[in-house]
Amino acid sequence: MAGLIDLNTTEDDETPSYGSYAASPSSSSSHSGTSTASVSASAPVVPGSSSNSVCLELWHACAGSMISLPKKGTLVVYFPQGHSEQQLHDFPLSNNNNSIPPHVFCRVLDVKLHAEEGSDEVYCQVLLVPENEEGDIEADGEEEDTDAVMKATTPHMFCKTLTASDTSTHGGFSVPRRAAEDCFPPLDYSQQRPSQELVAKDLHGREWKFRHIYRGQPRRHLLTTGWSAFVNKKQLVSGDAVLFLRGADGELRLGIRRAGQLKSDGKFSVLPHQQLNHSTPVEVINALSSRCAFSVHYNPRVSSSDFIIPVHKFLKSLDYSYSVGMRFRMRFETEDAADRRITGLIIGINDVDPVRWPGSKWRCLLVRWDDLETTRHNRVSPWEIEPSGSASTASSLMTAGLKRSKIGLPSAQLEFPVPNGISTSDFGESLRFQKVLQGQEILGVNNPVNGINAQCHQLSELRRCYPGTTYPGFTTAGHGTIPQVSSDASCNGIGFGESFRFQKVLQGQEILPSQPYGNGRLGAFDGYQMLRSRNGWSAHMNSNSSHLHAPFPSGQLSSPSSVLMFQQAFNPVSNSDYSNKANQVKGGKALQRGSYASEVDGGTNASFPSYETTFHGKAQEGKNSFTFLNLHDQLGGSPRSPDSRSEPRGSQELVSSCKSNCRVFGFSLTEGAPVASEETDPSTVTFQLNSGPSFTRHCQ
Amino acid sequence: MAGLIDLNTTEDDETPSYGSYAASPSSSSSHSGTSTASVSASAPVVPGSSSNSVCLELWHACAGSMISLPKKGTLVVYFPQGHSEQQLHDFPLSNNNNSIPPHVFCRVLDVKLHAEEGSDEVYCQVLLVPENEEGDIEADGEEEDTDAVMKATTPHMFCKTLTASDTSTHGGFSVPRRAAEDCFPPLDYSQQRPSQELVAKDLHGREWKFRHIYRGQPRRHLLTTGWSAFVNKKQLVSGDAVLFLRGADGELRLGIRRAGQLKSDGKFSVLPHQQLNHSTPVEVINALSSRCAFSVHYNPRVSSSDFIIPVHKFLKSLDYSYSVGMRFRMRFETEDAADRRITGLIIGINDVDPVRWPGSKWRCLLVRWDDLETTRHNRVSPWEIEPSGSASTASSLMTAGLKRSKIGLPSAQLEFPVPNGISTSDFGESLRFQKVLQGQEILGVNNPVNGINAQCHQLSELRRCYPGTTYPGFTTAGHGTIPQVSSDASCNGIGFGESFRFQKVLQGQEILPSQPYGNGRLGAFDGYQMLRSRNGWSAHMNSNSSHLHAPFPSGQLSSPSSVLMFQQAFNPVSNSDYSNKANQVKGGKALQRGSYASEVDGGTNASFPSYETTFHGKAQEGKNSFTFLNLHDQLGGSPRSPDSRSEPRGSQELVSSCKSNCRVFGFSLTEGAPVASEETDPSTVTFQLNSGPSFTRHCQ
DNA sequence: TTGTCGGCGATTCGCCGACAA
DNA sequence: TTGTCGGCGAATCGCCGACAA
Repeated sequence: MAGLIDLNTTEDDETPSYGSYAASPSSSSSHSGTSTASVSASAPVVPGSSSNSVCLELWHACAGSMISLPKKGTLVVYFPQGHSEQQLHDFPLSNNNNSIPPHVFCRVLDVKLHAEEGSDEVYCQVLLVPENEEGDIEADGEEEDTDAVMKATTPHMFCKTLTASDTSTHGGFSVPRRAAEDCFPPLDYSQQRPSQELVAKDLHGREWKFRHIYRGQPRRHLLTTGWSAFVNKKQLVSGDAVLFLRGADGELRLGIRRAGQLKSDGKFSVLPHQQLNHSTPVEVINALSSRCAFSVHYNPRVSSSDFIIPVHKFLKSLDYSYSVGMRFRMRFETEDAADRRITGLIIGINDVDPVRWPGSKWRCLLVRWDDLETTRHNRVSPWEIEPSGSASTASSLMTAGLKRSKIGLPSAQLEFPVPNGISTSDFGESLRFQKVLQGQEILGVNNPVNGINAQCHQLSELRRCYPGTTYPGFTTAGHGTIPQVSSDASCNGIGFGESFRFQKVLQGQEILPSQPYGNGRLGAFDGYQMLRSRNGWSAHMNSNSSHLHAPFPSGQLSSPSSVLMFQQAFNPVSNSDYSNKANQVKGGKALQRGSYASEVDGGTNASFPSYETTFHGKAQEGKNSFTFLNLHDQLGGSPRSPDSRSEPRGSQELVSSCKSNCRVFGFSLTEGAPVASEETDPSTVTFQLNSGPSFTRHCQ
Repeated sequence: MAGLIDLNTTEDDETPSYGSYAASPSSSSSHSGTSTASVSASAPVVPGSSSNSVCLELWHACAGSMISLPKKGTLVVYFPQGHSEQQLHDFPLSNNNNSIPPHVFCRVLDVKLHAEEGSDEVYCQVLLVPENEEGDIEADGEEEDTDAVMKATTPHMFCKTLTASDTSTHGGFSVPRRAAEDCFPPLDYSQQRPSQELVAKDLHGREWKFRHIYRGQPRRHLLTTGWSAFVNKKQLVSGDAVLFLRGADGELRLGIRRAGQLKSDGKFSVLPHQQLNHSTPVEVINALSSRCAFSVHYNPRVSSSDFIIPVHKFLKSLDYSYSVGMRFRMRFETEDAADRRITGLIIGINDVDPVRWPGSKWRCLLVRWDDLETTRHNRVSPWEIEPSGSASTASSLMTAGLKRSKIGLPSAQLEFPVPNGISTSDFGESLRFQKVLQGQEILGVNNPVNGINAQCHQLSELRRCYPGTTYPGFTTAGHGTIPQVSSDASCNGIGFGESFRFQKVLQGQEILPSQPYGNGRLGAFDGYQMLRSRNGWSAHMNSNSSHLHAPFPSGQLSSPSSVLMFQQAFNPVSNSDYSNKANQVKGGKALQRGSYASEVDGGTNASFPSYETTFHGKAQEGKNSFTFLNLHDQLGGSPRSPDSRSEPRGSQELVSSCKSNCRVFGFSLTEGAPVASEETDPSTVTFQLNSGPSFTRHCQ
């Protein structure tokens, strides 16, 4: 073995073999719960259409851990303002008169994954239609469970930021040892200078050949011949990252993450690819005003902020009260594609563009970052952040209590105080919801699971009484940056401090007593929100900072690194595991089979106390909302939960053995798991919802 | 001058200077007729939007002479079938039930010019909305007069197909002498090896520096240092073409035309850029069925056939009768971007896809090319070709006569015999047209010019009597390839042979006596069609084949060449003309100013007899149809006619001096002029329209 | 463990006329 | 007029350990 193949003919291996990839087989077999979450990958691959079929795992790997794909058929919130920001040109001002609202509820008709031909830049094409019809709201905006996708289909991958040496013509590519052992076929180490030829396919299916050699003193893995051709063709520079991925079929794949295209790059990064052929502003506006479908090109690595978010995330952000002076944290992706936390202070709440987009919540929070050297945008959107006390669990718990109490609160139509009547249109749709309520299907019809309706009934009762708690107010208080202290006072009178959000609620009730079903479309999510708001989730998330130190080394969170590794949880890292691939795959599948519920039951309580500690907050949520989960056929399973439970030690070992330079991939199991589930990870909710049983134990 | 600058630091001249170009100032000052045709270039450049502003002239130069841009606000015919062909994936079959017609009349809301980031490939984004409203049909689908654009703004340019030597790393770029003298600043030839630094901007505004040297024995112009960096970065290979262009401001611009992306490349060329981010099929279908706007990305050099054509071209093709056995010619662009003619025989008329697109005229003509080695698609659409007898003027004249007689023919609803009732929907809109007719604005309201209504009145009378001659039948006779001889017989009875189109007409009349305004939307173009059909245009065009041999060497049409040159008509080629740029610009502007009529009158008759011989058909057209031209505000001026008339000798000299390797740019004045006006050139119709009176002379 | 460097062949780059075509 | 080639310096490529970090 280890045949040394002359690779000097690197110039003609460029033969484009536009193969059309079907999604890798294992990706379609999500876990076997009641829902088949699976995959947003482009619809069945049309024969002859090679452009629509990029390797699913590779796409996600390149997109990064921050990406949250909307799922076909779900409801999302679209922000034309954010869209125009990504496109770097504003929507025509004249169209402001058409009263394009700053956010639009849209149904996702289609999602396609793509990669740019020239740059290998990943992006996706989302076909949206403004939601104008009644019904079907129960299928709320779950996002793609990228975690599940990666878990199910991507046994071994690594990502390395290219060093100067890597990109220089002076030498080859230095492969991190663990990465090579994990992803590449094993070498014959008995030889003095073992080497082999590697073939890897990029996002377009083109093959690249490299000479992989193990040499030097001390020994190290290198890619030599063929590497510089790759660097040249892809025009890679130091700081870009490459990404190797060994699929379940053993095929090597090769992706790129270019530097300077990260969201975290801050305010004014010039977008390297401005020819993404987005929909034109005119087109979008036309579609919005006429409620037609339109497609949006979304580059997860370029866009500095999502302008398509799942509706629940949006509603959740509305649900929370943001006020000046509030501290928060935010997840972001570092240059080396690792997840980090950044903290800051809200110093103002106002419109980015009061003329064009009055009342928009897009980046309405003016913030100051704690790290003054941060180059991030000083404006964020509420759903991007996560409020945090000064790491005090107490205050967070208070929040939780607050939210729970909300359920008993009479609520009604809540109008966001925007000057241009944007919300009125939403309000005008209230009759629709009335119909839905009459049908009563929302809570019951899609629920195939037994024995969980006790609480559910209770909740639906509540909802029937106070169904209008949607579109909740926001503490913008005009467009100024007024601290909300005084407003809070009025809330305190009924026991809910922290903002005047509930003041708004009360006002709403006063204003619209005769319209209890007002603003129905959003109201459909109400119970869901309430459930979530009962769980004390944010409290636990906030206290995660302490949990993170055990059992997983939190040092992983901040250590500088240019190498990321991903490995299926079941498999301890070893060089030999390349050869028994079959077992691994089997194991991975087993993970996904069987009753999800039983896995939860079996795994949760006993064996891993430390884990339990970390996640009990989430577990609580899950129980209550479990029914809700099953309302939605499309939620899909998140195998992470059982995953991370199954082999925490293995992960630890992996992490610790890598020290500062080797780390589990962003959305993987060590710091990735608790971290990813905090805010933007699509699987968060799923996970929450599934861990039901622990609720009783913790929240009695 | 001629400073020799060391360019060895070619690596860092890559600093992207995303400058935003406003359209070059001269481009906005079309000719000063009643209409301001001007420019389809993207709307006023939005500050901060660099992606939407490519250099207009450069874009057109790269797009080639075949491109015909729809103009903003005009009416076009969109073929979803052709669109899906370009996209290489079919529209979902299920949507066939939604009865998406095979062609859709659309209004062009916006046209934007783009260039792909990685490849510099030009494309445009066209925003279409299905035409659903009445009125405004008089602004018929004029296309952008690329000729005018080029003339007005692009004094000097050349295009050279790269040789092996040009792209090899062994050497630099050999600049054709005339090209260098014409486009580059003059060198100091007193020096032994004169050289200078050239700076040229590409489509993205990025600058490229080259060392331009004049050396060797015999002397020649070369680009050395900097050239290979350009070749590398742009990934140019032998066969690709580069294009230098010296704008009115003296700035050098640099474009690319990659090989293998030409329409003429034939049937199954794999599209090199499949990531054009077109609208998704779903999106288009959605838009079509709901009559919403949608945007289409159209790559003029990739698409093997236009799927957006001006409505008049479509109607004209309907106007003509195609039958099996008919000979035709077709314009196309050779690899070196020169215009050519290819001839063939219609061997069948049927549906490409009877299931999905029954009754579609898209590529409905099955053809056999005379050149058996031709790799072209063996199917063409009627509007792509131009019928031709076996070079016999007689048969062409017959055709002309036929058309004229049509005017006196009672005409009515014409149904294309499609099985799925597509046309029926068109038919259902007849009431709309009724309104239009009542208004009578169609022919009169936009007519600011006096003294031309004699014929017009006559025609509108006719139209009032027989307004339904639209949507004319096609000689498909089902989906077979049945020769139409027998059908013709019935027509011959009233003096019009060649097809059973008029049989259909008669049938229509019988069927719909009580609905004289049937199928109104198309009927609005009726008078227009009839006018055009009077002009005997095709006769002239057909006889052009003989004209082409004098006074211009027809060898230019077929000689292999890799160099194309463009020069403003007024300027004789000389090295010195670089320095008196000011004069040229002035001259160019003068061309566009003043009364169009006077120019026509003044220039046509006397001074250039040989020219006159060649162009008398056009000249006559121009003169007579002036009024009609002005009927339409948006027709825009086509300065070519006066242009070419102004300095024919200069052009000749240019051509002859260049011999086989140097040629005027496709849409320029020598062979480009008569050639371009034959079928696909947007300005063609302008001329046609204008040629009414010549009928009297030629068709009596 | 891995980023960078010096060393050093070997290769390629790229500028130049000499030829034809 | 210009595409290709041989000639040829010079520059770079690219493989290798030697070092640290």
